Amino acid sequence: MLDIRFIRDNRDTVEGMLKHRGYDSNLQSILTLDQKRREAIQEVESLKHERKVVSDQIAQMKKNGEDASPIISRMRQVSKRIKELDGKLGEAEEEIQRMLLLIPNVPHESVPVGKDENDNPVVKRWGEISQFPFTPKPHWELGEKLGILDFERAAKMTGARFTLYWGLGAQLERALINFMLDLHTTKHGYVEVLPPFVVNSSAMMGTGQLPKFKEDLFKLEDWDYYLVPTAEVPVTNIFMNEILEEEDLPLYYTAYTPCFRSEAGSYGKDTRGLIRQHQFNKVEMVKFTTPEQSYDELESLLLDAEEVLQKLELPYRVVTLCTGDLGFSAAKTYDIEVWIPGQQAFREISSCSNFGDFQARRANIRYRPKGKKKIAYLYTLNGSGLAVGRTLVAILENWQQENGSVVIPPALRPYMGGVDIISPRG
RNA sequence: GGAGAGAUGGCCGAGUUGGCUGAAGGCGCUCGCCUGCUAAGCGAGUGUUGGGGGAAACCUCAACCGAGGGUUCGAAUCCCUCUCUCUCCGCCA
Repeated sequence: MLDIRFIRDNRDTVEGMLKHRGYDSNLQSILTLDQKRREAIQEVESLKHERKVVSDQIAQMKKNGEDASPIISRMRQVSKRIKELDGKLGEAEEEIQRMLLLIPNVPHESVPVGKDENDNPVVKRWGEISQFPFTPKPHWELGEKLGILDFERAAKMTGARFTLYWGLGAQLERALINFMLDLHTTKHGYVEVLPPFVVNSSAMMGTGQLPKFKEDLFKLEDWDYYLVPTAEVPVTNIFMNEILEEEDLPLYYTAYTPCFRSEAGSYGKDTRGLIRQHQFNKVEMVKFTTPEQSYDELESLLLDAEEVLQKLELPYRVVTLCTGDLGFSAAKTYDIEVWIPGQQAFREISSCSNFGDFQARRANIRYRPKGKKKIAYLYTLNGSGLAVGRTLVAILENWQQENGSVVIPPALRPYMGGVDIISPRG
């Protein structure tokens, strides 16, 4: 959420920035409403002041045994008027809030201007694109032949876009989760948390999924509860309505959760395999920082995510999302894209973003800057470290052998009880 | 699911016959004094949000005692609804 005062004072800048991300903003209506609101405040507050003073008078008069009824009946009118104005003011404030919640974040100045994903500049490449002396198979073919992925049976009990993992496949998924969490906690300094997998609407509001992207979420019937689409939601909202001390920042958290997404509007895309599921596992990293250090923290967050792929020896590249491709809440985002041999393409496996104070303002997460009196909104960041299902896809496809077996990357073997290869018979 | 108790400032904790209580007292914290060091002691200060003014320091007004409504000239105090916490019973991994 943007600061209404910032919009008021920097209208042209805000409009220009939002235009770059393809958002056609009409700030006039919100500013008009804001003007009205401030006028109403002045009127109602002066009446409240009068009420306060006169009420004290009434108390005095009663004490002295005087007759206060003429003033009381006059104040009755004043109170009535206050109630009216307060009602109108409340409506205006709600309307402003509603509008603010729908305006996307302003991109950071370092974000390249562009229209869509084709304009995302590649900023880094790592590893050699795997060369095979045979035609690499897609992971669903490998997974089914190995007997570790079962899409058909998952569809019986649930439906499309769900997967049943068997045996070493299930173990591989679990190994990846532990491997990632251990890397972030022991080497990168993150504190592991295990949050609820269901959150309420104010948490969804806080991180920006609501009110605009309701159709992407799974909601529990008759409850104000939603299945988490990412651990970002519960973890960022840990400090909702709290004030932290600057000396406690930055805070690093990592969490494993399953993620549930309705994938509305993606009917034709990635219909086979694990790439696009209604439920997938993810290890997330979340940071709470001061504004000053946040962009350095974004760089190190990216490196923390990259290291997972490096240890698994999976080739990838990093792109900076251009203004037109940026997510609703983000000020700046790097996507890590891993090489998928079966598709001969790079596919997103992690998204690392700085949200500035956008989420903090929504979730009301603040900190006390050292040496200053005024409290301020802190900055939130998060990144996947990594999407587990897609990591499993990348391993199957990049580490596949001609006979359909898959070698386990060495870094992962301790987590696989020493298993170093998954073979069709195994 | 049934019965009961509670929710006040960073923390503890007064205030529930409605009226200078944004809120006593204590702890903590900050600054100053004092002290050979530490501890103790003394003095001052110490919430948030919004409006208005100011270059700023800051000044001023309003709101906030779980949330939202209501009664009243006036509500932390009375009434209603909701949320959460705790205790007991039932059920249960």
